[in-house]
Amino acid sequence: MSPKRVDKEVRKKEILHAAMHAMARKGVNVIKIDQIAAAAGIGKGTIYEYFSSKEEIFGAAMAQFLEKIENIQAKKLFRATTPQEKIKAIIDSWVEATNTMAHDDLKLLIDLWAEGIRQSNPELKKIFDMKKIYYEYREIVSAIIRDGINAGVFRDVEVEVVSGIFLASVDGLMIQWLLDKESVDIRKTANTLYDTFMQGIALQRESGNL
Amino acid sequence: MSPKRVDKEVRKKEILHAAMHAMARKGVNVIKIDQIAAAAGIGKGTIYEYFSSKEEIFGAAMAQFLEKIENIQAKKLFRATTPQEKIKAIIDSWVEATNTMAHDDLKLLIDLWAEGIRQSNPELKKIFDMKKIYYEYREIVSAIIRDGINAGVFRDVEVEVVSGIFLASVDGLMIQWLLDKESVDIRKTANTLYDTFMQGIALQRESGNL
Amino acid sequence: MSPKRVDKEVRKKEILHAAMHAMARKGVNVIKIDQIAAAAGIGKGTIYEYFSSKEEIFGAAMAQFLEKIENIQAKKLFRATTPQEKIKAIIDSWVEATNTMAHDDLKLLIDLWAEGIRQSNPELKKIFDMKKIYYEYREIVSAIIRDGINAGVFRDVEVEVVSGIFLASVDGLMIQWLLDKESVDIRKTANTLYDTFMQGIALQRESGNL
Amino acid sequence: MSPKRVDKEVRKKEILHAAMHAMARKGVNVIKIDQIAAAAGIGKGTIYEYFSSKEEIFGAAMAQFLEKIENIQAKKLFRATTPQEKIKAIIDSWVEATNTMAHDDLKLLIDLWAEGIRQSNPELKKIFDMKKIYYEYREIVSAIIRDGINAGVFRDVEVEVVSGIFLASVDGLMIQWLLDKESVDIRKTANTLYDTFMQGIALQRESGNL
DNA sequence: CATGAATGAGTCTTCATTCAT
DNA sequence: GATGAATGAAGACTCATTCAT
Repeated sequence: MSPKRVDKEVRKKEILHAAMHAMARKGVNVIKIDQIAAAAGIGKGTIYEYFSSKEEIFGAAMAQFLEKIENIQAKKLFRATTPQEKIKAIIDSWVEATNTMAHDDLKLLIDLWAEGIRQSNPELKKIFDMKKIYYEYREIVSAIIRDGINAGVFRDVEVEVVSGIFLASVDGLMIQWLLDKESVDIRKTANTLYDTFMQGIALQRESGNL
Repeated sequence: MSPKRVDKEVRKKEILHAAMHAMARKGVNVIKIDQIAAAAGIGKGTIYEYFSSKEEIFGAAMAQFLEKIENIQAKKLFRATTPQEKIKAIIDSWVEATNTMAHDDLKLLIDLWAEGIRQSNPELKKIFDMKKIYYEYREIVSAIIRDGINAGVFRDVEVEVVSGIFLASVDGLMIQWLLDKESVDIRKTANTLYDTFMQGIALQRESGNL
Repeated sequence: MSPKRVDKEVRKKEILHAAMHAMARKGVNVIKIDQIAAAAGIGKGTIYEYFSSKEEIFGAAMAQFLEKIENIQAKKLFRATTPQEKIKAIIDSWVEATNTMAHDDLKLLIDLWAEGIRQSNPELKKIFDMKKIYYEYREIVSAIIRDGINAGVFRDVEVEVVSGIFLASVDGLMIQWLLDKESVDIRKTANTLYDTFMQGIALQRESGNL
Repeated sequence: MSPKRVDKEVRKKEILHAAMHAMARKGVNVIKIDQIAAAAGIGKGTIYEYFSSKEEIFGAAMAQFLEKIENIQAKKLFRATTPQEKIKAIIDSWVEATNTMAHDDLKLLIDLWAEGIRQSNPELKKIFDMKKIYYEYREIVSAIIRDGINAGVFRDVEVEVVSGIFLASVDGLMIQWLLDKESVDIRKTANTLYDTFMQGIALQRESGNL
């Protein structure tokens, strides 16, 4: 691989980085190629040396964004061993994301959902398929919960359903935080989410009052 | 007598209805006026007899959408008396929404969030302020939970935080359902959400296993 | 002729009247059919019962306007007998026009000139041909001046040229008055124009210092 | 070095030039952006690389037009010393304008007047204020005539009024020429205007025959 | 007759993409 | 390779005209 090649790769990453920021801040449908170019500190035409269309940039930015998020989660999950720790790790991934990434950057999630929901561009499905991603997310959490049930830590809940609910809480909290940073005390919320969810699926001595 | 006025009102509602559908299906930023007109079965210019701009249609559609959702919730909440019933009512509102409204129509939620998060249009803030709406939602749920705590049904949780988490679950589930109708068994999920959440904030005989 | 017929004529005149006002005030290219209808106190569609197109209204309004102006001139000229009186009559027509007609209404002159200069609509040439109108104006004045020369009151000027100059003065003054009512003292200007023009073409005892 | 900048400036001038021609020929309110682009031999979109709106083009074209006219006058006036020469210089400016500039181009005067009279666009008032321009024109001529009076060449006329009349003659002649090139023998008319106006305000041995 | 709701051709303006330098 | 000037397809909006009531 020649140094030129490396340079090209590096430059492409730089553009992608700038594009992701810009898209996240203004919204994918609103951002203009000029703005991405300006944000990347390059000429408008140069972008087309690295990407063939705005759509492709969008796809690449989304993929990169997802990768970032998944990296955070993978890192956290990697260290966790017990089901409880793993649940905690997923919640902490959310905390970490809000710490590591800029508030603006995380707004890209909305566009990711929008794209997944409307699938306006079938091409993008090849790069990232939100339906599939969520299916896999639920599988991961399901495995964790199943482990907990088998270990006698969690009660015998509908695993797939509970997994969806758990992931839903995190997504929903992200929305509230994106809508209003100040309205969500991340640390406190993370702890409470962990506590209530754990208690929610905990084995019960006596069947309660519900 | 004012048959003309009635007609005008009716027609405006029709257009709004069609606009809401079209916007929800394709996305607020993607829909074209021509498409709305076509969906409403009228000429492009006619739209402007009833709305002064695309922006105004957005606002009206968003407001109508919100109203629909809130009506469903209000109706459900109205009948509920105990805190548990009220929590159940909110969950049921979600179920009802997915039953009453078309899958496509509910996609508008994404645009509502997107608008709230990026506030690309300051005018819309006058019509609906997502930040405020969520603040108020949390207040409503907080009151319910507080009642439950006072009644000795719920344990002494961080009320505001838990409220956010609860609403987050519902929103997150909506996302998953919007992404993939088949992946979420609404009825089962609603029940499970109720059970786990109730148990999650229930009073505990002994401080548990966490 | 049935009374209906009369009504139609009357109504047409009313519309024309309103159209003339509106066009003059806002400009022929700027005025909208709706505004004319509103000004006439009738429905938009009704206009098309009396005129077949905006263009036709324009033509009719112009014709009416010209007629008004010409009536004023004709009336003044009618009473005048000597060449001097006739020149004075034409100047007085201008004074009378600024008195009789609204400042706004006289703005139509600009559109008349614009139409004449650009002849954007060949059809209008049939209704009024500015080129011809000015030719005839000059003829009228030329005849007056020629009379004066023959009578030994005016010196032997280039009659056609002087006529053009005289009419030009009046038109140019109208422009200044239209641009800024306050900047032109009509009465004083009329007198001065008469004096200087009369002296300008007067027979001279000695050939002067020029 | 900035060849790019120079090119941009040059191109902008070219567009402006073409725009001025097109606007003058067809009328400011009638000309379409497409036509200007076509006249400039460029694409429609390119116009907007140099001007931000149709309105801005109007303003720039008007300003350039006025500048042209004023340059001609300034040059002529510069060489003139006596009041008579100065009056002649102004008349000659008109002659020069009709020689230098295309018949079509000078039609822009009509739009200038129309704009001044109706002030449909308040923004344009910042660029050129016809009311003010005419006020200043009259001031210039007034100074000349006052000089002539003081020098004992002109009689004691109402200076401001006479100035208006003089300028009116020139404007009015321009209208006639614009309406019909052939109907006005510019050279002869210029001479006659000079003669009659000079005699019109000349000192008189005896108070004459009027 | 009178009306004004409906219409779509026509206009200004934007912006992703191209391409000559 | 990098650039940004040029472009025209596309989109929001206007308005003269039509026509059903």
